[in-house]
Amino acid sequence: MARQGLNQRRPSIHDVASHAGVSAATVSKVLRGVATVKSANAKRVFEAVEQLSYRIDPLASELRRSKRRIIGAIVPEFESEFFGSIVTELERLAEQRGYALVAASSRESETRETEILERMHDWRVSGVVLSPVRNEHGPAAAFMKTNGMTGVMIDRVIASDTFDTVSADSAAASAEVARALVARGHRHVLVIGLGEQAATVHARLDGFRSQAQAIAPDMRIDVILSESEVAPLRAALRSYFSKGERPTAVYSLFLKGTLVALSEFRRQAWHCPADISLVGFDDAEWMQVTFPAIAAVVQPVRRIAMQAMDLLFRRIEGDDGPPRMLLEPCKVLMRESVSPPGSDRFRDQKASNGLPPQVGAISCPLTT
Amino acid sequence: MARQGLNQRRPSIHDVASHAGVSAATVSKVLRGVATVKSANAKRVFEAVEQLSYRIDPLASELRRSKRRIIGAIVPEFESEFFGSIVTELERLAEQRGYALVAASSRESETRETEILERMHDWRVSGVVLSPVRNEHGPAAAFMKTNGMTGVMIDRVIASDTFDTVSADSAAASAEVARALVARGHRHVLVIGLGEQAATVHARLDGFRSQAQAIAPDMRIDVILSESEVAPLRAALRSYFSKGERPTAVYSLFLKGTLVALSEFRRQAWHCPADISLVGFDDAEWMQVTFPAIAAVVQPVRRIAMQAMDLLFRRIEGDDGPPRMLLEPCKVLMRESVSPPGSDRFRDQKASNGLPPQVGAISCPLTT
DNA sequence: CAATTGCGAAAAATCGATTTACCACTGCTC
DNA sequence: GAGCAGTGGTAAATCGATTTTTCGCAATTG
Repeated sequence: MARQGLNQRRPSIHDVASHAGVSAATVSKVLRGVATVKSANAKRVFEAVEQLSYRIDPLASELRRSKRRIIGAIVPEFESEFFGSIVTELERLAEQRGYALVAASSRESETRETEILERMHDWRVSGVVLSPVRNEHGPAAAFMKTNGMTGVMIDRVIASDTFDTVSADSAAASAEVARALVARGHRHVLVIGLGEQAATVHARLDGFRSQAQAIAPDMRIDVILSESEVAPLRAALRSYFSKGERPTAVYSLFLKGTLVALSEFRRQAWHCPADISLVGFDDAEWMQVTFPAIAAVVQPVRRIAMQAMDLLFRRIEGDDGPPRMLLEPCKVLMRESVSPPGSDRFRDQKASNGLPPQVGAISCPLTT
Repeated sequence: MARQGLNQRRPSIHDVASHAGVSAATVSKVLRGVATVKSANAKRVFEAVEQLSYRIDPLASELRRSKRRIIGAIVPEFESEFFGSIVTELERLAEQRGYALVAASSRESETRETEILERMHDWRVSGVVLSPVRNEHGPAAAFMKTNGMTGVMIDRVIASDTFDTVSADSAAASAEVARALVARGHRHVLVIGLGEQAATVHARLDGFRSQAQAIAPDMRIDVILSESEVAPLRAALRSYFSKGERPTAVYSLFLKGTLVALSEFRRQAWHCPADISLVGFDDAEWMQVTFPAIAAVVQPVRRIAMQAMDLLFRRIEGDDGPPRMLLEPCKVLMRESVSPPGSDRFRDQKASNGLPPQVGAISCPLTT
């Protein structure tokens, strides 16, 4: 049992050494499992460690060995289920290998991203899992390259010529969304996204567009992209709708866009999916308990984390092959928020039953 | 600019010293702003620092000073909006004071909680913000006390005789929920919660119960608590409903409970709020965009984080007054999911035309 | 003018580990 | 019995900073 209690100083390796009647060097050897120690001495060292409840000071240890058993993780935000899960998984995987994970949020800022990276470089982390704000060509990647850091990039990336990348196969998933919508008869779809998330937005948009045009050349695809803020996107969406545009489905390329779409539907007093269908990239727990349950592309969070850690540790252990690019398959869950267009069997009723019309709904006639 | 590029070793303080023609001690003094250095020398030191793009090695520095400019944060999970925001805020506040935040997730396990604390103790963090899995009397708190760590506990805590505590004023908020439900005529309410989160569950339950009984003695309050898992709660809820119990409102004491309640409503094909009202402790972004928008107790996340950091830094700076207990007021947002019982003016329509329930809900002003 | 004071900077000790260099001892061979 | 190899272990160097001690030199003081 520890009996240090209130006396302030923690025991050092020298305390253990004198307590066991050996030198500090011997203690060090015992603790790191070097064989050339008489078992009698080893036993006494262990006893001393036990008695003093000694623990190696990682600071001193790692200063000397000049590499730390620490993995850094940088994500754009902590608030979302997606990145929350990513960090949880990365932490689990790192600890499984005897490393600690230090996570930081770049708060969607490339400047902060680099600052955090500098700090981690100072800390001499063994490796970094970076989920860049924008894409794999930002200043953060440049910094990592310049300073010879080992790292893996995930999520908002396609392929880098310097670092391994792991992300969801957005293009394939978007193609599947396209097929699902086309199959249900949709021929006018609005796609909304955030330009900032350059890498994935393009993949998702292109994947959707090319597939849609391949199987339904008459498909009309409108696109609203906002640079980095959600507010302008909301405004653009509102003005788009108020111009009388009436797509039969909306495909949101990111989670917050799905929320924006839903709230704009509310404002217009449109009902989903009767009046308009909705699919979102990124799933969330609540999406399956609401009316309607929201169709979503589910990213393979655990697989992304696992692959990223695998690649990272391969690099840490010295692999210097060419950078790899991994695309992990998504699942597309077509829930109630998607139905064939014009299947709004409730529309007439609604028009006739005297429900209070919403402000936004007036400018956009529901019956044509 | 840095021209180190590919040569591996980072410059040390001695490199800077020799480059500037002074001793390492002098460099150290200059860098930490000690005045007793001739300005000419100081200038040359700065130049050398610039040229070599030198950065202090925090490992070495902090080893010597034996305290680190690091704050540890331990939360039960990363996946939720609440703890995600907490961590984000704590990180911001810590960095604002020149400290780094190291966050870890206990994954709802008290064992892990203690392991993480041990690690942070090894790291000699300056302080810890702990959001305990259960309450302020767990092993983690004991460990912190035994080892003389400075810390503050938040969220699932009431009051400790050792550490400062900060949490939302759950009791007051629950009382407000009670008033709101009673005012709308509810006299049979089901409360669901997680026993594990002992501290807050009791506060929330008692706050609700005592207020309800004070203003509506005829109120019937059923309670379903599950120890630590959500699955048993769902099962208990299902069997409760299938026994024919039919409360007019459900008050969920935690976020996941709100999801469970919603999905059980679905299963029963009940419509909210026409058939049953719902209020949940903890707000989430999606709750205002769904039909119906879900009434929720909004925790003052930023205030909690702010107060916690304030208290923590006061302790770090040496304050050793008696532990303080802070309760921060919540906001209660009564959204569409709450209405008077039996006010299902749309049920008939629904029965006759199969209209989805959300139609009935359009009555509240939109929040954006 | 000797003694004291003070300034600025260098030298050396320190933090707590790891690692290298070296030493004492045993056992074996020739 | 000298020479050599192999064990097991210790003293000392090292990591890269900070902090204490010491020192040289100039200015002030009695």
